[in-house]
Amino acid sequence: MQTLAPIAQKFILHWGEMGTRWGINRTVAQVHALLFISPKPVTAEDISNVLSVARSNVSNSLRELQSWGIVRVVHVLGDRRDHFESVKDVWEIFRIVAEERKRREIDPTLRVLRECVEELHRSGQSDKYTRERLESMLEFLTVMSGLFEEVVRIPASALKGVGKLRGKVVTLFGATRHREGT
Amino acid sequence: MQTLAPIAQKFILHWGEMGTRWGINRTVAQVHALLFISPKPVTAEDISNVLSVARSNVSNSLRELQSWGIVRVVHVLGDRRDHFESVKDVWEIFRIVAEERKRREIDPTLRVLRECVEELHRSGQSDKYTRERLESMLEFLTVMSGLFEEVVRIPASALKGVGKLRGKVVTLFGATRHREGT
DNA sequence: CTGTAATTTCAGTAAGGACAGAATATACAG
DNA sequence: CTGTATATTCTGTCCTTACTGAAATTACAG
Repeated sequence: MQTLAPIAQKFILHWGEMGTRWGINRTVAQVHALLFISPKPVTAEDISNVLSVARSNVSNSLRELQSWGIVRVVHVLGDRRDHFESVKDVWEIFRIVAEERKRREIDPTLRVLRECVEELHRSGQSDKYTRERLESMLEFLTVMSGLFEEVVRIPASALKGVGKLRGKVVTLFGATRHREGT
Repeated sequence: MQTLAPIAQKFILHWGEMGTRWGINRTVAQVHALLFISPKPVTAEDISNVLSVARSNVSNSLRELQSWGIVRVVHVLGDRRDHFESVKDVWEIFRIVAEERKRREIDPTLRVLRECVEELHRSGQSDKYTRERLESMLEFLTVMSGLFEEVVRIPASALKGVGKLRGKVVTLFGATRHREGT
């Protein structure tokens, strides 16, 4: 693998762009894209060549991806070099990334909100309105967070049936709405 | 409003930090946080003073928030200045932001993936493995995207009952898994 | 029309992150 | 122990984005 099929290139470049919009480093995302579509584990040097980025940059990107657990090192018989491969299951990738993002982006907010609400309770009613706002935000995030926890526990294998769920969500909430009133 | 209660400050600063992790400009997020907890609509100048950022910066941040539809201009009788207020309903805010992000971050990827898969089909079997990978990613994103569309259509009022859903998700998928096998 | 308040646009600057290449470290064959 | 292949860390540079303050624009009162 020294050159890249045009389609592969298109996908990798796009994935990199999307990465930046998600707050993920472009190169990191490109490396992931490359590994994701590679049938065989790839060496860091190959990645460096194919993507035309510095070897050191690849090294750091791989470390990042490994720390997330969506890329693994594997060894090939008779080759001293590290080879890398991506988790291939899309649901698994989604699950890992989503959990990591929740841990970094939602959980700290929940903590801070709890602290704020707590302190506002103690300090009396001087900020009634603010407290109400923070409480509603806290409640919302708590519920969503719990829901999310349940969803990511769904095993990848069960996801094959997820298409069948379409329509059910609305039905479920339709019923709820009926009970609760508009 | 010239000074900020300590708790309000804490919330605003934290919201700003979280914003940066979400690819949202820190100041934009802070302005939103301030408006969110303000009982009354606030002028741009007040925002500038309270947050200690340049007036022009506030102007741009407000424009961004307005373009998303989570902040509105309102006018106060006998005051020429624009006043700004945030949408207060947390589900509504979430819905708006999530839809906007999907539009910018998921939909383009779906387009590109479709194009890639399409072209790989035309160009024969030379890249069978890559095609499989891209197809599985496309299928996954399509399903999730559809599911998401349904969820965001749930009216805010119906959300009051969302807590009751906890546990149902797993049940639903448990049944699916049972049919599909682990 | 004129003057003033309010807002937006513009241009330069500062700060942060991404990146390349060099330097260093590690592992292993002989 | 030495030399070579491989991988990581470090340092400086470039580029992007955020931000400020000034200039320009708009809206309106008198």
